Amino acid sequence: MASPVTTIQNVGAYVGQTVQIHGWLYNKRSSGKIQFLQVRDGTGLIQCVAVKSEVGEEIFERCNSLTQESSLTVEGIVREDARAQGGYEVTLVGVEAVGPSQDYPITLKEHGVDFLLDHRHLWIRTPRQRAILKVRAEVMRAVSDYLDSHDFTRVDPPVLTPSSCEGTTELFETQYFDESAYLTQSGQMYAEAAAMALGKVYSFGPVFRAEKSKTRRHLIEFWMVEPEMAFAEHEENMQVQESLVTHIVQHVLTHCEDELKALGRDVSKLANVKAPFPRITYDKAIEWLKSHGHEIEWGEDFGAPHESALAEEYDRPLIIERYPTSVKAFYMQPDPNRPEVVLCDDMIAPEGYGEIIGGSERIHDYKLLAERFETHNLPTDTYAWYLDLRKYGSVPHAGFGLGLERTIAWICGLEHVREAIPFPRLLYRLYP
RNA sequence: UCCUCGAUAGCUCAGCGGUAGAGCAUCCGGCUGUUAACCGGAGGGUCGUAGGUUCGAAUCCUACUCGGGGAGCCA
Repeated sequence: MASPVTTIQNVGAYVGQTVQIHGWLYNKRSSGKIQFLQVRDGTGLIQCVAVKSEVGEEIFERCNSLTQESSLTVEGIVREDARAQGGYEVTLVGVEAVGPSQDYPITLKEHGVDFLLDHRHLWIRTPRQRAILKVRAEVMRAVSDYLDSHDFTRVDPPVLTPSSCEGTTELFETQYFDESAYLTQSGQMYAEAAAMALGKVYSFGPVFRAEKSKTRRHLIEFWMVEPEMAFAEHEENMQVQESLVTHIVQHVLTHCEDELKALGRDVSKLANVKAPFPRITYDKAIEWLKSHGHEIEWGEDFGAPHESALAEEYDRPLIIERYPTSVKAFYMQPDPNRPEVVLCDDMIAPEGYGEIIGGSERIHDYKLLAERFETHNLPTDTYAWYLDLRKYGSVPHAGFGLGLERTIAWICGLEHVREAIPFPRLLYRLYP
């Protein structure tokens, strides 16, 4: 084989020429004297046609012996063909087996979730999972592109931390030589420190929640982008959120057309996603819920059904702002005119995907934050550094966290966030 | 933690008191344009585990194990 090597996505540049493609056998159909080999290489899927009378007995038999997911190099002439799904087909002239594949577990038929998750290392080879992982990569690129070009500096917080950042959720405990350490559940507090050093920053990495949550919106380990801005207040915070989410969705629409199509996503629903997003206050949300038959009183936090009901009223993400101080985190800045609410907001994705962003202006006054530490019974020794930020040149600042997998699940129209991450960590599932 | 549903061939499932079944996958045979190809044949089972009811249990009951979905909590 001396012909040039190409990938399936670039095969159109070689029409009429003989090329080599390295890949895996996705599927094979045979009809006695003609065989159709569907080859995938990570960039796409293409059908190679082997006709017995043309390739000869030996090569035809070699094709015949290839099994699902065996790796191979095919050589053939690229043709345009209206019958082919990608528009191109390869007339096979040669094939070399690279690695065999015996009794490949994942067939082209339907499988159950349990089985697929046990075989996640192989499941990701299927076209649908490939498309999702491609979208994931583009979402991450869009996040970086947007923030980097808006003067944010990426700063990576530690994964091992001395204790909880928010004090509420369950943490994974581990040994740190002679003391206990915990896997981070948020990089926010470190991002606040970094914002005082660099102005506008963001952290982007995995976070861990040891909650026994078993829903389609939950992962034990997930990725979060957490921008934090010095000298920014509540209004600007919400504007950055809208602008970032708009950029992510529009970027994916233009760069992942094929992938969204492969996923069967109704892109007309995504096309609407442009800032400004609808905004309502917590007060108004409560009013609306009560007038629509929900049993909820001012002062209670929303449950998932409440969020879904509210989000269903809009064709783009909904921002709900100014929640009661009592239901939100200790570090959130109270509304100066109404201390019973805080300057925070949640962004709820459409189509039932739930909360994708939670953000707030942070308390920047030393005395107020110190008071909150007391009322929330937080250990001032482990958080002395966090209070220090208010002691040395404190400024108003705000930030938010965007859940990557929920965002991907929404954009891709997935049933469950577990497909939005290569190897999901779920409740009681640590394999593979 | 609670509620709810489920576990039968490698996979997806049917069978719901009376001899363990189908499709796909695998193997063999047929087919020169297949699109989850199709057609014929073969092999393949401690019916999640442990008890109980019954002449008889995959089927009914109890407990346990594992898993799905949801609630709470969260992104």
